[in-house]
Amino acid sequence: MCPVSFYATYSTVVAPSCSFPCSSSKTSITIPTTVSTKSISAKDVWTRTPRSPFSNTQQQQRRTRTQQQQHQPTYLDRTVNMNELLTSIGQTQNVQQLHAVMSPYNGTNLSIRFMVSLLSREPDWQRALALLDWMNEKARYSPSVSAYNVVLRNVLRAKQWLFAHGLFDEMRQKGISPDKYTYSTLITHFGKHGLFDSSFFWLQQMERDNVSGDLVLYSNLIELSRKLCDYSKAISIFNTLKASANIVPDLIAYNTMISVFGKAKHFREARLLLQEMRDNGVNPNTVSYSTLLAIYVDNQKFVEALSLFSEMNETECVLDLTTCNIMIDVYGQLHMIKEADCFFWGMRKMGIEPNVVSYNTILRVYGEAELYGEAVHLFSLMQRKGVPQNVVTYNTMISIYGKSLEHEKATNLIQEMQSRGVQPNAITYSTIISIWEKAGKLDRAAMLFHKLRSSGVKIDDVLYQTMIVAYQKAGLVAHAKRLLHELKQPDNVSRETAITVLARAGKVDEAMWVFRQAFDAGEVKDISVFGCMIDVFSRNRKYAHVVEVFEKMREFGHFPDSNVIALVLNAFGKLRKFEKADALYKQMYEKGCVFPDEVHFQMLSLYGARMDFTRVESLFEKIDSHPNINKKELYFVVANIYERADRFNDASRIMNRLNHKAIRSHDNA
DNA sequence: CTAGGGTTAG
Repeated sequence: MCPVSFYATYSTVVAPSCSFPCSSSKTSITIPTTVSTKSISAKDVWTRTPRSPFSNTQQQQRRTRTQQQQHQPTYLDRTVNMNELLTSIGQTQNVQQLHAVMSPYNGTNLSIRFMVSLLSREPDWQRALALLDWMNEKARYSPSVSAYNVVLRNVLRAKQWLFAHGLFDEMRQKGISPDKYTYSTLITHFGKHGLFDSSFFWLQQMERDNVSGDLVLYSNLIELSRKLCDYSKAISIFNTLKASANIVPDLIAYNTMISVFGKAKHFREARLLLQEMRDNGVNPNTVSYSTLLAIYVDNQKFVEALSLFSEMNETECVLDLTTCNIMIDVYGQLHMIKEADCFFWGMRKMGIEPNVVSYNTILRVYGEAELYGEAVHLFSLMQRKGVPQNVVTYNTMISIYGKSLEHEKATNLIQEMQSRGVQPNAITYSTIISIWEKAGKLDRAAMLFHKLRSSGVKIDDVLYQTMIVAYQKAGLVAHAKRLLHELKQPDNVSRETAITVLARAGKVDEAMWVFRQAFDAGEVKDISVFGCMIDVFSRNRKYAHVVEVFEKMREFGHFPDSNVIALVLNAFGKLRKFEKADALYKQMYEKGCVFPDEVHFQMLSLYGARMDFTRVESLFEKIDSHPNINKKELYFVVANIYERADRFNDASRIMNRLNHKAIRSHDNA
């Protein structure tokens, strides 16, 4: 079909005056929270624009242009100025005009490569969709998977979730197989906006399609797990990534993993990554070091932090703002006020302008050192210097006034922040409630809490618990109990919050009751809720409950962290379900999870408790070959297992082996 | 054509 006959076909039809969005079925729809993927079919959201005619004048113009170009060679890529074409497309107001602009290239004049490039540069998602329409209808070749991918990215950037699903369905219908780019784009965008259900849905689709990953895809999956705080899963994915021969992690992937290992409290592994990076030709940068520094600080490992900082200074990595902020924090937490002060006031000389985080940190350091005058001075200095004060600044300052027993000034700050457009948050409220409680103004605290509950402010677990503790401290036990009781039918707090508060208050049966309901309703998503429940049940020796929560956690797709593994192995042991313990340990091991030594030791003890000494020996040999394990402890654990089973010969055999090992390593040294 | 990292307050 040549272009001329195309015009002839439609010349009698009148053009509808339709502007973007291209057709009524393509109205923009944004979904704020979760997208139920199952209920959407392509037809609901993705009805292709019916072919529409041009107005007579447009037609005339197009015809002239088309006739001129009829003698051009088949592919026009080199003669077409893409920027000009993009500009023309950008001026179109509806799909007809856009098709008109594209009409000189009806047929096969523009290559698919050219079109993919064009699509990737078209910023408007609706025009990008219209271009796909044009390709499907007029270009006489189907858009490639790449073409769909770039349009998909465009649609996702505009948060058009339903259209993204529709576009995916369209690909399927046209027999175009989604590739790793498709899935990468989908998983990332949905994950980035907290639509984890959808993200998981695409991950499952991808696995079903047997699409294997590349660095980008694995990085996206790691990011997704990280956002869900599922660090075990992130580590498992990282190990999968490294196991595929053709993928080498890059700087950012390594930096991400330093953070992941740190959050999972595998400090040794986090530290070792620095060396592994160098071995793989990826030099650690400032971010690598500051990530690890922050991890040490979070876990109060200040000696490690200081030694890492001096190691960093011996490399080429330059100090930057974030690292300075972390170091002010380090010195502050070490009560080295002078050093923190020097660091803060010396930053400018190093050419680094302190930002609001620097100010907030040193403000807290002053407060903790009871240097209230300095704190107040710095606070007003910020205002004079025009350093923006954020909610953290105010919360810090409120807490300082609380410490210096100036609760009226603390209260006034809440007014002040609001008048300056800084909205108080849950931390502000829990801080002021504690301050008022200490000042004997519990009625005020109770009134505020009541107001918050009826006003729809987000109340989290700490805030709720602060009010309960305030009642308890004031001796109003009945009120504290009432607040706890109300969590069984929570109205203005999430059920996840309710579960956490109940569990931490030791109300295990109530917590389990709410948990079961919430889980069935699909409301339990936060991995920390599972962890909290497992923790509490384990402490209360409710081992069947531990297992139940764990199984639900796995059902949801979460991986257990090392703490959860340890508690669940213990629960299986107590319930005499040794095979289940064995299976869990092996499965997590195969998935590449990193266990702390204690988990290995616990598995050894479980085998020992069952008198399964064959497995004790084989696991012992396996662990003994790990380079990073505490050998001495391992040998003691195994010897102890044999002792408890009255197998003293075996126990002494193990201890002898340890002694030989010690002598050998001594000789080597 | 696609992606990703570090800091402050209860």
